Amino acid sequence: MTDRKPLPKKKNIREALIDAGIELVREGGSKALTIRGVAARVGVSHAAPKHHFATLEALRTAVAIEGHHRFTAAMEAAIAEAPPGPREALVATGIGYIRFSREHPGLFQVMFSDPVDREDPAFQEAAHTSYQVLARVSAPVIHGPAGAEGTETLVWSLAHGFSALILGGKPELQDPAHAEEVFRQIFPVLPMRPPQGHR
Amino acid sequence: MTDRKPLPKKKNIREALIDAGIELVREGGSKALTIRGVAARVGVSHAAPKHHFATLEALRTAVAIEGHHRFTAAMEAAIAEAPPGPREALVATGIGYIRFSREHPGLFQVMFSDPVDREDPAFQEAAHTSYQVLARVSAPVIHGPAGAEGTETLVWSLAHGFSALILGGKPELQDPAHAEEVFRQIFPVLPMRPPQGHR
DNA sequence: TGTACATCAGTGAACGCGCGTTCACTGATGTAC
DNA sequence: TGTACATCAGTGAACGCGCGTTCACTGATGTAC
Repeated sequence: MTDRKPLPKKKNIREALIDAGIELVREGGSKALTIRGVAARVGVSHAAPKHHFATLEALRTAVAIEGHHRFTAAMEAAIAEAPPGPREALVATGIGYIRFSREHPGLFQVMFSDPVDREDPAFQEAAHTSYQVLARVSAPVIHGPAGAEGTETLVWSLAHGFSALILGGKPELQDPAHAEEVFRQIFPVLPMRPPQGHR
Repeated sequence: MTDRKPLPKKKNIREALIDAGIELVREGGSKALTIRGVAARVGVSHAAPKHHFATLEALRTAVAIEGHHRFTAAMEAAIAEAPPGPREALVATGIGYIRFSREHPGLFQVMFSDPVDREDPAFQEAAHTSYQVLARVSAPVIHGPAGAEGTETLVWSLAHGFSALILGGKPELQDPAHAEEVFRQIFPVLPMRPPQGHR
């Protein structure tokens, strides 16, 4: 009932706007991400976000960065929960990849398809970090064709393409369980190094 | 100078609207596809398209169908120009795939990412036909993991994912020549049947 | 052959909507001296 | 400690824009009889 000035009043509006953006995207797809929308969600005037994001693209970039952080965390969690061994870690990462894309299709589109500021160092770092997860678990397993670059691009293309086909509506992959089954059949086709006795 | 009634006056407005849509998408990306836009392009009132497309999604679906037709033709042309042999045909198809996606990024997005009427039989057939090109050239070459479904999905995921990474802005793949080189290194990693003496 | 009618594609004006943006302002906070 | 000033985040009203949509209409074409 008091005035309580230094309380959680306006903690961090910038973060609140980003979180609101992620919620809007989850509920209405990537096109639901608007300046007026996040402002209304946070309960602030629609001119307020201008002080934190100069343009809609800047807001979108910030949402994409947060998306990459969560994407990275999702893949790391999948690795942590996987049975031991490098092959299991790689498969778990791939499954985590496509599962995230299915559970957050709008956010995925913001991260990979919508126009963002690719020159933003924070975006580059966030995207690179999520990329590195896949690169890290691929390196010990895949017997790549042309060094590290080819190996990583191979694995990433396969996981990303599979996700894109799901989100693109390919009828045979619309059932999540079946799609994962297909993925588990496909993935071991990649040229793997011989197992090095992890049991 | 005469009135010439039965001349190429209003040949086929529906097709003209679709062509205009493809041009708009090429010039301004998939978001440039609007009812008012195609009407203005054709030189017709903005209420006219309603007689041919009930909703924006119906127009978008028609553009996506035409896109799939052109996509199919592009891959067939790449196959026709390739050196003889099933492996060469497969690689050429993959290259044709990613090349089309780079040359028509907006149309590619309409075809695979934007909301269209996936129940439309014409759309299903057009998408299936382009899919079948990749399936056809894959079957004799790839030693698939789990029958035809797995084989086709494997090849498609790889080509589609590679394209998506390019369009998504992955820095290392922005140079077309270098991207194709990487793709040519990656692709043969797939488990191929032994060559059956095609020379 | 002629008449009446239905159908259909396109017109042009109008509508409401959500959007990004601008602008003068307010009020709180920080800082120089 | 006090005063004057600058800075900054947020407000609320207003603007113009392009959008999909609606509606009464026009004019051409096809069809029944």
